[in-house]
Amino acid sequence: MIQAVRGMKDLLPTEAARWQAIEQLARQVFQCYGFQEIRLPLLERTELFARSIGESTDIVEKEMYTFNDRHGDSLTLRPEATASVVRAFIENHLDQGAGVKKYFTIGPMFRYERPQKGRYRQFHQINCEAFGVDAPELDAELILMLMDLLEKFGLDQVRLIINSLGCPGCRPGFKQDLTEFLARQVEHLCPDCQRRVATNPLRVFDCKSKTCQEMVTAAPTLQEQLCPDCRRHLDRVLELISGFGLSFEVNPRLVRGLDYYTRTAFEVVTTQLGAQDAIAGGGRYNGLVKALGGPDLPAIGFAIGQERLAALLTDSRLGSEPHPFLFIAALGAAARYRGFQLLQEIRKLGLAAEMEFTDRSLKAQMSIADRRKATYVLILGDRELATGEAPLRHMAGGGQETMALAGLAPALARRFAAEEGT
RNA sequence: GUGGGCGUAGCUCAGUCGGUGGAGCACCGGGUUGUGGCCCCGGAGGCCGCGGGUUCAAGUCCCGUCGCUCACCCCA
Repeated sequence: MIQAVRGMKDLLPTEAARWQAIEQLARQVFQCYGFQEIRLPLLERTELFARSIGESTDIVEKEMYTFNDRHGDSLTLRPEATASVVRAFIENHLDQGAGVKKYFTIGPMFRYERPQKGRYRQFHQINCEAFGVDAPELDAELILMLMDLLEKFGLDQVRLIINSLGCPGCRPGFKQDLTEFLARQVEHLCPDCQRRVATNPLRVFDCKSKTCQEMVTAAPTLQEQLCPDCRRHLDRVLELISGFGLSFEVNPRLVRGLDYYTRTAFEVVTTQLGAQDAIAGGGRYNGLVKALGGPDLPAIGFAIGQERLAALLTDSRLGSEPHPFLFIAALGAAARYRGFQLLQEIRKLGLAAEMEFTDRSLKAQMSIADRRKATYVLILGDRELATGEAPLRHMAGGGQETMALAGLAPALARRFAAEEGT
């Protein structure tokens, strides 16, 4: 048996319906905040990710699906969306025109990681990115929009965590101080953190080892060393999102794994997902557009993990499965042919209709109609073909009436409009 | 990449001391010459993940391997 590739999931009808509902609500909310949808390629030149995410990050070093195409160009299945959005922004000259530019995109990402709960090799993100404005109001707006959306999904057991990662003016100095602090007592760090001192010292703040945790309590924090501009920016963001009944916490230990982030970083976590607890994360990346060859424009964005979000909504009624308005139970070849014609007439009027094409007893066909949750069943046999009238059974009520076959489709359409239509 | 748990019917899972593999749900048919749900009767469905070993005999014990899963790591 050929199985799906490791870490890649089939979305079956029940779950696909929930995903559609998620996307529909997200689109609706994003529209209110002025975000427009864009759709981007899944494949990009490898260089794009190496330059944006960072050469020495785990994502680029060991998690990307990278291969050479038939011309020998190195291509990569995107491990995240921001780099592609920025590339498209620059390439299509979307910076032209006045004001902030806001985009969202929804789709699959690929990372070669060991699968576990809430982590897959093909996973899906709902991404929002905004370009051109450095004002803290934009940071606040984005965070408020994210929380607005999560609230509309009915999520309450979530925590919003905010931090500032500084800027090229203040972060390098801090990073230097921290590295020196850690290097002085490197032998007390766990093996992972000994490696992190060289690769990503900020990550030590995130370590789960008790001894590492104790050590970093004495370490310098970025909060203390933010430059005045970064300090003001963070304070203003916090001030702006306060007063909307939103609870949040500032956590100096929140760090991001991607190199391009500057200043505001935030994450939304839950206790209900196991180890992979972040359902959304994002932040500012003021230097990225320029670093990728575009104009020197500030930007900010976030991503929602769609699998993780969907996992939190399994109990909700989001995404009801469709059911036919009419099921045609036909007995015999002649009736099946007539039923087939009726089926098509009804569908062309926009109603959902189904019938069974195999020779099964009326009882069996009724049973199928019941399981499909059909509203009505039309029973069609030789008798009905002769008289031109057929019984129409209302499944929920159990009542039955006689309908003329001539003009049946429009009659049903009128009834649908009255009973279930808009 | 490292570690733990688990692989038995479509699904969820029993299977004792090694002795001819089961249940519930789902599916098919019947109980109604042409009427669903509830109920009753019957039926179909298994390389017990795969390979090797021990044994008179292996779903069961041992080794290997593959898969799934959870955690580390990383992150959405």
